[in-house]
Amino acid sequence: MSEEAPRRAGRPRRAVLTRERITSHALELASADGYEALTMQRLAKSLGVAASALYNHVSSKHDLLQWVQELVMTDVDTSVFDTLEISEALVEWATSYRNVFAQHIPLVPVIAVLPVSDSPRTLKMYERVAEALRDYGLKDEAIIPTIVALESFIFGSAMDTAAPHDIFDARDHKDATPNFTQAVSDQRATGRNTSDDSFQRGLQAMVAGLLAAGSKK
Amino acid sequence: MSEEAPRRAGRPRRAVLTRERITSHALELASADGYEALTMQRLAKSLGVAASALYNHVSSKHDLLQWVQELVMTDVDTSVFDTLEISEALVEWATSYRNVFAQHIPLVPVIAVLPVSDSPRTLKMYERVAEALRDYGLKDEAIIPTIVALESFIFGSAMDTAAPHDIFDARDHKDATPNFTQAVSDQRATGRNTSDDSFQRGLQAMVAGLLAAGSKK
DNA sequence: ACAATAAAATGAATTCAGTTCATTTATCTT
DNA sequence: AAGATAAATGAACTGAATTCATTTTATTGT
Repeated sequence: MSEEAPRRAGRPRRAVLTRERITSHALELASADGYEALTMQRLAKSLGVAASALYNHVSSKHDLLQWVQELVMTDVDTSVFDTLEISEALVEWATSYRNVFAQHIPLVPVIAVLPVSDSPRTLKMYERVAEALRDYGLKDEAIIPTIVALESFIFGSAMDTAAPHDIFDARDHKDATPNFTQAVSDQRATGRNTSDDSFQRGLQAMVAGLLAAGSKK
Repeated sequence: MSEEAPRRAGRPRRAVLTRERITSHALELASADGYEALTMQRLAKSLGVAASALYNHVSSKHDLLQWVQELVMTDVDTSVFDTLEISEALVEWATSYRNVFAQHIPLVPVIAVLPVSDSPRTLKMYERVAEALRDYGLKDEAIIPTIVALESFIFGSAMDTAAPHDIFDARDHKDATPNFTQAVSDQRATGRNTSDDSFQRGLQAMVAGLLAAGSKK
């Protein structure tokens, strides 16, 4: 109905922007149209505001992406630690984590170097995982490296989902790469998605190894 | 001496640019001053040319980055497969790979989705790894997922090296995250670099698990 | 209640990167 | 020798992030 009234300059009666509104619109934009569509201009337009107004609330686009990542982190399932035994739980958690960020690949470089103090929800997740590892009996000094190793694999695997399906096509160089060419064809024959297959194999291997290696005595 | 002679418009007697020269200057620029310094303008200047001249040779900056990644790939050590047994060799190769790209983090998102047909050296590396895995006796359909899983971990770990050292400081939320806080302090006490420690633990675990799981009978 | 200060908008302008285009000169092909 | 192609220049375009002066309104301290 009343989408008109092109606001004139000056502070409005009621604030138009809040962190929550900005963040949720940003997420919607990125989810609907991709991260290339998430520009300050378009975000501003979706909020019915001039782009410069955003800077009264967020200090940079990078900051905005941190807000979005914090929101997205909500979707990662940590409830599995309440019900499953540790190795199952780690696998389920990691899978959920990877699948979430596979939908938000441009956030990966942001989150990978983000101090946890800037992201309460991430911190809470870490706490839950650390608790579970400790309860299991992992050596204290192995807890953080275990989490970081899994996270690195998760981030790398999330990025891998963006690879084209024919990424391994090497028709032109077939003769020079017989082993590789054969391996590609054998994997194809399983009918499994390469990214998913690789992630699950790697995850099983890593979880088993990390739990075994870091156990007390 | 003769850095003068501001070339006038028109094709020069001898071509100033080649793919090799462009690529090596780009790599030098990025290595010396960081990837934020690698702009088409600055690259052109370092080559003694106008920025637009670059586009007679490379179709986009993204393309240029692919050229650079191909060059950087040279530094990854695959010779270890000639001398070490498989699990040792995988660990050494992966470590070399990760250390190289830790110095070239902005290339990671590029290479992660780059079709191998566009990168002969990468392809050659894959062939060497595939051959080693096959010789070891890994099931044929497990070879590609094994490589992809390791690579995902390598890329994620390379990115992790960019994280600030105090990334886990959670002073403000200490009370809410006792397990995590304790774990951080225990890892610190080892004196080991968190990224390196995490990478080595994860790598050992994954290599052992992947080789065991994918073996024939 | 009032003056001062701070907050939250607008819109114009700035910067800077990547890229395109018209033009020029030289080389290569037929 | 002509015409096509290649490889430069320099100016201009596009799009994104960000800043700034200005305006209006709300909040705060006395």
